[in-house]
This record gives sequence, structure tokens and C-alpha cells, in this order.
Amino acid sequence: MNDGCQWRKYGQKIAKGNPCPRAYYRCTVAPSCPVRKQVQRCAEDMSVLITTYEGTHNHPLPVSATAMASTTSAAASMLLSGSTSSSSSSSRPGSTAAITAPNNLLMHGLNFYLSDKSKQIYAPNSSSSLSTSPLHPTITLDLTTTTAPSSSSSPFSRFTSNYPPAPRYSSTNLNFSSTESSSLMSWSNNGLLSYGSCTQPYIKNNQIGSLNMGSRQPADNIFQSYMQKNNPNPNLPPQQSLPAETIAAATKAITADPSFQSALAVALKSIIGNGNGSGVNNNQVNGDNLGQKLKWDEQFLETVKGGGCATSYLNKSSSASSHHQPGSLIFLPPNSLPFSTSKSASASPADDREHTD
DNA sequence: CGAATTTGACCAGCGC
DNA sequence: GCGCTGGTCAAATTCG
Repeated sequence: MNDGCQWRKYGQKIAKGNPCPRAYYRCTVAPSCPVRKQVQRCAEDMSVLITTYEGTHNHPLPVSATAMASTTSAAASMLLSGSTSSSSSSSRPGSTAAITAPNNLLMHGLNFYLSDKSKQIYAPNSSSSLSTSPLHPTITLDLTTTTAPSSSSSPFSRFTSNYPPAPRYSSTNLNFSSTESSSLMSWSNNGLLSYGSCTQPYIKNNQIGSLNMGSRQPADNIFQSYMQKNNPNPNLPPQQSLPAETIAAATKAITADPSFQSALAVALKSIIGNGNGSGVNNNQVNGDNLGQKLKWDEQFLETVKGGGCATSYLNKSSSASSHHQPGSLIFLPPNSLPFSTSKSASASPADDREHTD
């Protein structure tokens, strides 16, 4: 797959829980470029390629790679930015995480790439989360930070449900792709979330998506480009200076985009269907469903442990109404397939996807 | 023949 | 402390 960069394979390993070997690549565009990527097929669906990127290019990216990075970041932003249900939004300079999709988008779908060794999400007292609820699907990424990280030996920390109270930074790598057939999410063992699917590349008409957590600025730019491409309502003014509205608009765009929507829907359905999603459709974290949410939590943890791809639905207890668990990433299940931010207040696909703000 | 890939060995982190 | 696992190294092999 050509993602715009040059890669040199330096290793291959069979990961536990996945018969397919995981390949390790290094960026060779620049001799000292620290960027690496892992490519692995999904055990559940061999057609699924999961690519995970680590690090930041210390050299100018090729045009093609840059373009892809932009487009991926755009979708990512749309999916994840905005919601500040808890204590998010205090992204400090230098402590934000940018999901830059360096390059991998030509593969089989979208690739969300969050953070790297130099731009890490510090979430000691906050949470990074994705969530969707039946009524108000939300994707929350809490990137607040309380302490500066010391140079750490491990560039990535994991998303765990029991995030240690001790100050830690967390970073994530989202690999988010969706297609018509199957999809999956996975956390690699160093905290990289991969959400991938393939068989039929969802990418069409440049409608590639990528998450951009934390850093608003790139998101805004990307939003703009995305909106220019896909905004059904060209009359809308540029959203550049209004992050919140930008997010809302972007979310709107996503939810209004049938392609993206259906792709996501199928992807999530696939996940839910393959996993133990049966019966777990109450996403409200009002206490009643805490048990089930915990159940989800367990699945999530297992997935994290496994490190491979997982078809079981991933979920974590909501940081919004119950415990605020720093560093957690939340995918609330079923029902609400289209992601949206709490700010933009879009609704489920079946309902009013055009629900306005 | 040089570059890229393969693949077994080695190392570090983590859980028991 | 030991074993397991993931990630990296580097010699061997393959490819253009």
C-alpha cells in the first residue's frame, strides 16, 4: 500500500491472539525519522488491515502523504473533537495530541492516528474518551493535563479503565477505517487504538476521515477543507474561527454524509454483531446499566490485553456521569451509530441525523 | 551488486 | 524469579 511515505520493514512478529504476523516498518524518507508503523491483518477478517503509526515525521512529508494526513485528520476531528462533557478542552500548548494521519490512508480505509512521541496526550486527571449514547451520541476526548511528563521510556501508555490516579500521560493511536463489509477495533498493546476494516475501501471522493484529538488548529484547517469538499450546504461560512461550530458542522457533515454514515454503521454493527453485544444496548450511564457497562469494560480490557483486533464491542464506563476515568477511551455501543459530539448534538441515524444544534 | 526483505535471536516489560 | 509477549536487531536471503 502506498501511503505517501517510504517504509522499510525491520521486523515481523506473530502476535498472540492473531495468527497473522505483525509487520514493523520504519520511515525511510529521512534517515533519522522516528516514525514507525505496524501493519497487521485481522484474525477475524483477513481482509482487514490494521495499520498503526507511531511518532512524528521529522521531515517534510511528501505531498501525497500530507494530503492524506489532512483528510484523515479531518474526519478524526469530526469524530472526536469538541465534546467537553467533563474536563476536556484544556489542551495546552505542547500537551495536545494531534491525530495526524501521516500516510496510511490508501490502504483499506480510514486511519486515525493520534499522538506520538513528541505530541502526547497527557491525561493524568482527565480522560480521553469516545462515547455514543442512544439519545446523544458523543465522542469525548479529554486531553487535559495536570503534570508535565518527564521523558518517559515508554512513549505510549495504555488506555485502561482503571486509569492510575498517578499523573501519567496517555497517547493513543487511532486507526479508524470503515468499509462496506466488516470492521473492527483494536488496541495494540501500547495503547494504540485501531479501528479498521476493509474489503471495500470506504475512501471515495476523498471522503477519508481521520481523528484529530486535542490540537484544534489543524482540525480547523482540515475541517475547512473537508467542508469545502463535502459540505452539502455551500452557503455555510468557513468555520475556521469557531472551533465549536466547526465541530458541530463537521459532525453534521459526517452524519449527513450517507457514505460515511453507512460505513460507520456497518462497521459498528459488525463489531456489535460479532461481539457479545447482544443485550448490551443501553448506553446510558445513569447507574442502571452500570453492570453491563462494566461488562463492556471487561471486554475492553481483554481486548487491550490481547492487543490484536477485536470484534467484540468495546466500551468503557462513561466518564460523563459516573467516574471520570482519565485516559479512558469510550466507545459506547449499539443504537447510535453515527458519531457526534455532545456539542453538535446530532442524533442517531435512524432518527434525525440532521438534528441541528 | 546494492537494496530490501526475511527471520531467528535478543532484550525489555509485565504478570504470575 | 520465571515465563510470556511484544518490539528490535542483524545476519542471511531474495529481488531488481
